[in-house]
Amino acid sequence: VVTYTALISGFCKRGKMTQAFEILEKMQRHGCNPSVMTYTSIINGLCLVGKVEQALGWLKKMHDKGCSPDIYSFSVVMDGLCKVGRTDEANELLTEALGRGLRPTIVSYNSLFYGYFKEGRTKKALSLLDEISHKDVEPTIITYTILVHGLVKWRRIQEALRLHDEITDKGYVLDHPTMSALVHGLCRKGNSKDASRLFRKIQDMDQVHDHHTYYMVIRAHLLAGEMQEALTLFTEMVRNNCNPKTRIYNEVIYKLCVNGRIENAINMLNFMMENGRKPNVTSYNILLEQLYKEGRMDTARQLCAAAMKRGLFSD
RNA sequence: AGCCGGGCUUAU
Repeated sequence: VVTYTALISGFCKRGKMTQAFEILEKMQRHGCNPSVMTYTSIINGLCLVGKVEQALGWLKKMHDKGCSPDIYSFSVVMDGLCKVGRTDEANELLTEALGRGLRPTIVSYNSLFYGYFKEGRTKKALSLLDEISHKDVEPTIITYTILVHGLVKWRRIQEALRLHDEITDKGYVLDHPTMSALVHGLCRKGNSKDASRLFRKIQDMDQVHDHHTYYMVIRAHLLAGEMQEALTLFTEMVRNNCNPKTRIYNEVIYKLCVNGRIENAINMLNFMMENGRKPNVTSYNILLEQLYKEGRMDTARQLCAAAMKRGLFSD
């Protein structure tokens, strides 16, 4: 049963439901009864591919087959409902689970938070936060990320920042998703200065940013036309072994071209290759277009040849 | 063996 369930879970997580069901059938043919975990995996998979109705059906079905859903099973369906904007139903499901004597976990509440924020019901989310503070469940860093992200989504940046202070005061160590949710909020406000200040503040607390967070702040600088700041962060990112994706390189190269710094742009292309990142067709197109505009056909031809040597533009 | 969180809306 364990092996079958592991297999099924693997397929479900990748959304390969046909294959998951095949295994389920096979295990039953071999006289193995699916366990709670088996059913929960299936239900999870159905939610992931957007078939929440079927997930609800299976929740009933497992019960009918004498396999009582546990709090995980309920949480999975709740999460599925919350993700598609059916948070009220998720809440009812939680009530049902509690009525059956199951103990709620923070995960169930996390899904509700996610859902309320998604639907723009911030008040509801915040009152839920207040409600669980009287209960026997502790918020985790994931809870806080959902809250920060939700607040930021509805432009309640100040509250998000306040919450961030609260979290740090409580001694939680922010992880990458939390940091980037927060930084994202400031970037969205179009406030590259504040974003960059927060970015530095986090670094001063000896936290290391990952490439998501670098990317956001670099983008914010690029959009604001702050080329120098963008480049500084960019080199810092490379130095910190946060290998930027081709896309970020291309955005920087593009900006350099637009600013008439084509030499720097070409250097950036070389820099990119030195750092083990392969330019793609777009990288070359950006540069070629600019070279054409400037009428530098020779350089363009050389670049084109170099690209073809690397197997691009083969057609 | 099973549940929850972050960026990319116009880089060519």
